[in-house]
Amino acid sequence: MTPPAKHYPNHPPQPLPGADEGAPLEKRTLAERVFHQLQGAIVRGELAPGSKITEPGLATTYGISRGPLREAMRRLEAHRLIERVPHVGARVVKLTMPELLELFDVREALESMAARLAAAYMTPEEIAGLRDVLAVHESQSDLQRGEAYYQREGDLDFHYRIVQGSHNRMLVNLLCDDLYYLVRLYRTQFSASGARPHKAFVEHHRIVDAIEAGDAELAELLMRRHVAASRANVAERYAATL
Amino acid sequence: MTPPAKHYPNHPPQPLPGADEGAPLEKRTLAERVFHQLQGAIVRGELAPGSKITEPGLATTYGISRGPLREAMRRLEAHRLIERVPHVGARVVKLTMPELLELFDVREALESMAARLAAAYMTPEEIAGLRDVLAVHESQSDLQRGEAYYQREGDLDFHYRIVQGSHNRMLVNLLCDDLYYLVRLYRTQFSASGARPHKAFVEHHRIVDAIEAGDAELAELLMRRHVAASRANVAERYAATL
DNA sequence: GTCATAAAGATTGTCAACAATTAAGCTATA
DNA sequence: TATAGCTTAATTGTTGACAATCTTTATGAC
Repeated sequence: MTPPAKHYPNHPPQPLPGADEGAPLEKRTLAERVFHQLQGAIVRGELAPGSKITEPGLATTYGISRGPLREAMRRLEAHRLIERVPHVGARVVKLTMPELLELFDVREALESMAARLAAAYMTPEEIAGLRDVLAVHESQSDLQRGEAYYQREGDLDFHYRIVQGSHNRMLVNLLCDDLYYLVRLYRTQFSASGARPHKAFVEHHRIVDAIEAGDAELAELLMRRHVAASRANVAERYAATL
Repeated sequence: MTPPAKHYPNHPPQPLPGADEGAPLEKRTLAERVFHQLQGAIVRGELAPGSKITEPGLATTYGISRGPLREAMRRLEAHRLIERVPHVGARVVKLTMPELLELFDVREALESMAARLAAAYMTPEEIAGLRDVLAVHESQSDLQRGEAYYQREGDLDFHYRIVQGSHNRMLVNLLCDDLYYLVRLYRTQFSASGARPHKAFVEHHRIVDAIEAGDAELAELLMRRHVAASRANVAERYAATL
């Protein structure tokens, strides 16, 4: 029997690790490291969306050769963080609003399934971790630091844990390794504040309640509505700008 | 106004092109071509599942250098058709039954969403194409060539077109570029015959009916049940072997 | 002044050689 | 005989150079 997992209700902002992070970071290959560096730079907005990235430029800035860099770029392309055109070059992906709404539809489909599976398979330790995330979220919401780092990453951490609670590796890979990076990219590109914070907060609690009760159907329905409401909020604010 | 699309009710078995096939195949880069060749070889089972693939070996067999080959392998890894371990090597992916069932859960989530969107956005031309696919399917089912090529690819072609009918590029990319290759891989690895052909056939028709009627909720529900039934069928036959 | 053409520059695609790491085989010893 | 350690071989990771392609700029004709 494994010892109970430790929870850190006030843990520092750790960068939401992907599913493939277990190596000591020194043993990893150059292509791996520069891939993660570029991934972070794109998600954080340090590389402007739509800007052209050139192989010799990146190679010199990161101090490596073009070989590993090209492999890192291939991976970034597969994760849809850059777009490449043969013989022309690569650009940092620039999400349009229709594409963002498409992303929400995919999230609605996948995350509602994740919530359903989480209600069935999540362990008590994992559920306790979920409650901890909500507790952190709540304390910061009380302090009215809502627009800051925690609000955004805290929300994503919540969804992240539910997906992992589904115990479906394919689902985890799709959402955590691909789509969530696009979500974070969107949040920087559109400089989206954590909108509708209170409503979302309540919805989070109800979803955890359903999961804890093992009510798969309800968890699925609530998550579906939660993501759909988030999408509607974005679409509405977008329509207001026209 | 574009001319109406031509339909070929008895078109030859074309290899279900992915979303990124528009180049004249001679202009594409070496990495692109060998990627598609390897993809096809893996899906068709010509490369045994679990077998180790070595860079010098593939480089000589395809007559190219290791540079483009490594990029092609990176793409295959991103599409989850091979699994790589740093400094060790790459193996053709070998789906286990639990992983296959996970794949069905993801398909259920994504394809039910696709059917919902297809009911809303599919054009009359696309719906006509869907009916053509069913007609081909029916004629071959009559001839009792069910277990053969058409049965398998015909079924996938049906799902393929509905996904495209969703007009959601992210959904199309996820399903057509990633998951459907895994589905085809499963069919060769488990040598799965097109099981429960008649039931699935009826379900296909009802799904198209719902789409044509613009009934998004019904289309979603029917597709969800359709994929779930397919999953249950696989799980049942698997349980029978224990 | 505008458009077409051509040359120059830069970038991407490809290749072959070198370095680093791992896996296998062999020898020696308990 | 079995195991530990070393040696050797093969494979992967990385690098720099060369070739093909695209973009840009300059030039000239209309």
